[in-house]
Amino acid sequence: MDVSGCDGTGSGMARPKEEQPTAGELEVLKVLWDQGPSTVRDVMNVLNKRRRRAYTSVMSLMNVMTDKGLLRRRAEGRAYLYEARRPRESTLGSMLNDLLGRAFEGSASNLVTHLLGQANPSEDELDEIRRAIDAYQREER
Amino acid sequence: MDVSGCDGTGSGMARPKEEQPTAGELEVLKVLWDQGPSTVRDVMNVLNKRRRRAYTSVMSLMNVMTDKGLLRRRAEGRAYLYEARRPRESTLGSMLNDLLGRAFEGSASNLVTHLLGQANPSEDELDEIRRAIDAYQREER
DNA sequence: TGACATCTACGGTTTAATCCGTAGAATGAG
DNA sequence: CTCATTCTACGGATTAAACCGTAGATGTCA
Repeated sequence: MDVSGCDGTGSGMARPKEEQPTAGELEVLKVLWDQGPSTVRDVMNVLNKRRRRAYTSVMSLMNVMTDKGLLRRRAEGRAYLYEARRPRESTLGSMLNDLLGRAFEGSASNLVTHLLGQANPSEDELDEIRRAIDAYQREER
Repeated sequence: MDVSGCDGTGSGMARPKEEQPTAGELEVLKVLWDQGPSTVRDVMNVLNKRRRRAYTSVMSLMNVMTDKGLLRRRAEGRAYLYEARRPRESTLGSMLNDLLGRAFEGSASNLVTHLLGQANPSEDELDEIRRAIDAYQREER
């Protein structure tokens, strides 16, 4: 019998797989959301404006993301075209929701309080935030 | 002809050190914020209500956090008492600010929009959020 | 004193994340 | 055809994160 004890108490647990995209992965996603389906080189060219990376580094990252289900790819001529599997809104929402649960006990107002205290928004930004809340309320009514 | 751009860094870059506390580290911090200065065993007892960990796992985590400057410790009898170096507000604010910059291009209203769309707050929660904004504005005036 | 409990220090294992080089296939110019 | 370019595939190196066991010191109590 295969009793390899793969459940919780088993030995050798290690770094848990990250549910949310990492900082590097988010950079790639942002490029794909902005530019649409792109090759590795397309993405690399955009990323390299901020920080130099080798072509294979970007490819490796994007292949891992494909394995994880963050990206999808299809052959296009000689190269692959990659695109994000989930849209921007859904991904950012999920990341934010994760932080909401982990750090703010699910309290949105608590989160907003910390946001204001940290980001020090201008009067205009404050109004914009209020408009966002009003717009949401109108839609949800 | 690749000039092998040795741009100063030279040796193999790898996983960048995480600026913000990890999920596990945040769990420890929350215990210390709630309970005040605590021993490893105190923290372990609280954490183990959620998920079983060995004593040495928790100790290891807390020692790494001490090295990173997240915790401070002092001898108390036979054991050490650990406490968080930075208060809860500052830490949570920094985590949120990090996400604000990385994912929302620094736009607080954009962040709030995603928060609402994801957390689906009740009317009461919405009011609470508005009160948080008003309170902030009064303070900052 | 001796049995037992508890804490620290030290080191080891595993996995994810990040970075890159090299080889080989395919393409296109001269 | 030959050469340079440009992909992919494959594998390796390094580090942080998470997890745990064992040894040794030290304190508690019958």
